Amino acid sequence: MKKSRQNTAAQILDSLTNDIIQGEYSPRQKLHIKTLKDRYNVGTSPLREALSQLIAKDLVVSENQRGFYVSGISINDLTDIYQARAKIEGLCLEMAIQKGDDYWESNIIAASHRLAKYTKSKNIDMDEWQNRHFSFHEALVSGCNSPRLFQIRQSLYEKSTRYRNLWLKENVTNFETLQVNQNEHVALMVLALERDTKAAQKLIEAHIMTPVEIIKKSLS
Amino acid sequence: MKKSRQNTAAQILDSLTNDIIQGEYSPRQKLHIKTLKDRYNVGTSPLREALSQLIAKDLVVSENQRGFYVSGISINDLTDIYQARAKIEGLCLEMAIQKGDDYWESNIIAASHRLAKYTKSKNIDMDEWQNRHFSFHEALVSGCNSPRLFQIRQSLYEKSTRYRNLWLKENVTNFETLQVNQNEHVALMVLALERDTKAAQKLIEAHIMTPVEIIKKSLS
DNA sequence: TAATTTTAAAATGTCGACATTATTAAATTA
DNA sequence: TAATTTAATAATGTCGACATTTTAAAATTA
Repeated sequence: MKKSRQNTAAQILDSLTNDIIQGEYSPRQKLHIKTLKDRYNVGTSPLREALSQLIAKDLVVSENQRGFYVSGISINDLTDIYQARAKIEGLCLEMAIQKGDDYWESNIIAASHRLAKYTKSKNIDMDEWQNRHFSFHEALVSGCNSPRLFQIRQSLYEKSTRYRNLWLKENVTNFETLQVNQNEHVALMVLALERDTKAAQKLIEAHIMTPVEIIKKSLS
Repeated sequence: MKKSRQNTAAQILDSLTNDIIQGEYSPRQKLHIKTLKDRYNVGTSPLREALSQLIAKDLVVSENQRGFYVSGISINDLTDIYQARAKIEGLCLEMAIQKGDDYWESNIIAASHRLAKYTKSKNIDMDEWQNRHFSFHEALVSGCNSPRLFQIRQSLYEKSTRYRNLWLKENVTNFETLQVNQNEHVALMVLALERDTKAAQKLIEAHIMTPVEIIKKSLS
């Protein structure tokens, strides 16, 4: 058996991050060291190192001598995260439009096409749709060229995913909704290609904020 | 001796963060486990947990079986960080201007006064000046009301501090420079109180970007 | 019974030990 | 001598053990 190039802590970090984001553990849930050790088959050190990184990422909180807990959620936090995401995405898009070249343009067109085709298709697998949706938005901002802003974008997206999944757990996705906001995707592409920075920014912010009200309802 | 409420890992994290930001350790410097254990008088576990958090904060990097290193620096990273900071500060200021109340206004006026008085004084202690400068900028954006954006702002500031200190180590601060950009501080206050969002945003971005060119020179 | 104290159980955080891997120094070869 | 191989030294990452603290349960008191 080939030994992995990653150390144990890094592997556990991936698993834990995923499990928290996917709602495998609930908000505020206690994360018992013993239980986690058994579940992931690791010793104390790498586990605690992974948890330490999750603390820095705000997905886990800890209290001295009282262990680790999954971070709590709240409506305030939900809106704050989405608001911040909307603004950051706007910034990235602004920079992308300013710096984007022919390849940037063509990648947007390609990603848009793949998303549009799939959204119109009969049997939609939600995972696949999410992939194409994600790729389209990434294509839009991919010309941004600021590693730090991109990292912030990624980090906020991760946090928002947690809320989105909590909502998805209870609600079957409405396929009509997909068709409706598909118009926005096309509009975003057009504005980007036309280099209409202000309008594109305004639309992307609104686009990102769309699900907030719906998620709010399932939280209360 | 009263036991601290913080656990060892948290204490070491503070010390290490500070030492890295203040340039006690140089960029790319190897951080030997043994050396750190001796220096901070701790065992392996809490030390590695602190280092794990620093990895998540991008102040430390690690390679499997090759240990930990202080993150490297570069001119690209410098400009990227300051650029991102400028944009984020602009966002925070925008929200602050929209939401700021009478207390927000008065805090700006007070902080501005303290900074102005000290900048005009004869013997300037750089630490004290930095405090007042920091407080003024914090007062400006303090009405922002978005914990996440504030956290991002803080994190970027921390990273930029590292560059600023590397530069300060080699250069005695030019007191005339302080007087010159003091005009910008006054202008910022006026624009904020007048609720001139666009102009204030534009100025704060330029204000933050000012030192970039100077720092660039000491890096090359 | 309700509230408090005492006792028992469980969990956390820290440590040093150890196997594994990387690095350096010495030895060998061409 | 320069390049390669081998040996020795050093450092990393993981583990289980243990002291300390928290939590839960039982016993005591009012």
